[in-house]
Amino acid sequence: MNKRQTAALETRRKLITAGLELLKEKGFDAINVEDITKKAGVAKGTFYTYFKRKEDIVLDISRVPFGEIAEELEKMNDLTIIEKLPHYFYRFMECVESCGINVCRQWTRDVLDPNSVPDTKDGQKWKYDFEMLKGILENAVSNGELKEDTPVELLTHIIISELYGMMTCWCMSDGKFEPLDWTQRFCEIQIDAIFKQYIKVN
Amino acid sequence: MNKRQTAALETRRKLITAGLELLKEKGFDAINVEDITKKAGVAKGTFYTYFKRKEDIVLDISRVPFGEIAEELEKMNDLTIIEKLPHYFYRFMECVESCGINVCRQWTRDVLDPNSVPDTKDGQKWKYDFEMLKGILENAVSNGELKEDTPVELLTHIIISELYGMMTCWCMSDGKFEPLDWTQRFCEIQIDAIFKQYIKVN
DNA sequence: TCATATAACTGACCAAAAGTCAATGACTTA
DNA sequence: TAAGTCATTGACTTTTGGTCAGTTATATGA
Repeated sequence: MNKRQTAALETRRKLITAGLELLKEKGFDAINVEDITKKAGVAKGTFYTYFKRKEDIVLDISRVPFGEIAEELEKMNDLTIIEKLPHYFYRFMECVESCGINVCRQWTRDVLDPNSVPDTKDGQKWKYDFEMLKGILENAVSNGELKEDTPVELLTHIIISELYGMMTCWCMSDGKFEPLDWTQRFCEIQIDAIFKQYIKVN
Repeated sequence: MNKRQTAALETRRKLITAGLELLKEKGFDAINVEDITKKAGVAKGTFYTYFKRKEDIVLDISRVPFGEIAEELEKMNDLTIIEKLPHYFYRFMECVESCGINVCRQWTRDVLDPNSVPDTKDGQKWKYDFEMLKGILENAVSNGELKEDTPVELLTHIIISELYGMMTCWCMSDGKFEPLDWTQRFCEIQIDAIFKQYIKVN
């Protein structure tokens, strides 16, 4: 990595940091591209060296916290699926809480935007989550934790829709309830139910 | 209702009809206010007699189909809660499917928009759904279907987050799976689980 | 070392479209 | 029938996302 590349990476980092702070504080519609570049100490045009559209920075802003969870989860090979998932739900909602309502709102709005970055692997948050969760379930099938006839795709969809649903619901309620307490009770009720009929009993 | 009021109502209706068609076909970002007013046969300024912002028409566009379900549900007093809910889920996703991905996407984006109409009773779709579902659960408690210690608020949140999650997930997947089949299987797995411990056995 | 190439950066500028508002005239009311 | 109301109009304003030709700093290679 040469000097030029390092500087470029630093500029990108500054934009994301500035963007995160402003987004968290004021919300997406209340800030404009120039607010971000001013705070980052660069010119407006520079923003467009790194992001195609104003909206595109949001996926990068939230990539850090949410990306971490996925990595964590993949490492936990000693846990059963019934233990892993509540952990994932909990950590996911921990991120939701720490990112705050403005970031989560805009993130969800972005992913629902038909024009949002479709080309990068990481940009497709949904596909990324989907593949990762599916992998975990497939793994549980192949190591004998779940029965062979487990409808992996269906269960993956159900789990993701519940994760996203919780976040959406929390945002829509204007953050009126405690995401973490709530998630715990949610998992108690739902996770067992999802897998009950597919768990192998030896 | 005098002539003037009738005409105004008709103008509003024309805007909503034109808006629905364009939104369904092209998506929200691909159309502008003038497209809608031209199709409705009125001037651009007229749009703003009926809607504060471009976005506000979307809630009105989707009010009709989704409002109908709520009405249906409230009438079905002879069904148990375990029967009512799958019906609601199914009808909800039927609306999702018939409205199409563009409408559902934008509806969700709108409800997540912190600037979207906060003043009208009907505008607050989330609160509306919430109150309605809560009422149904409360009713089930008071008529002895569910135990007295049922955590009505929690369950209401869970149900709504699942509804919204399904819709969001379907939109994010670009409508890649069949919403109705999926909902049925979803309900089979989840609805019983939610109520299992709260159903009264006589 | 120097000349050429490259890539990040700049900020004035452009274009699109959301939203405004004074003027209009059809309808209502007393 | 005259005064008042209100939906309607469309030219105009404003905002801001996004562009791009020019500049500058760094890399490359002869």
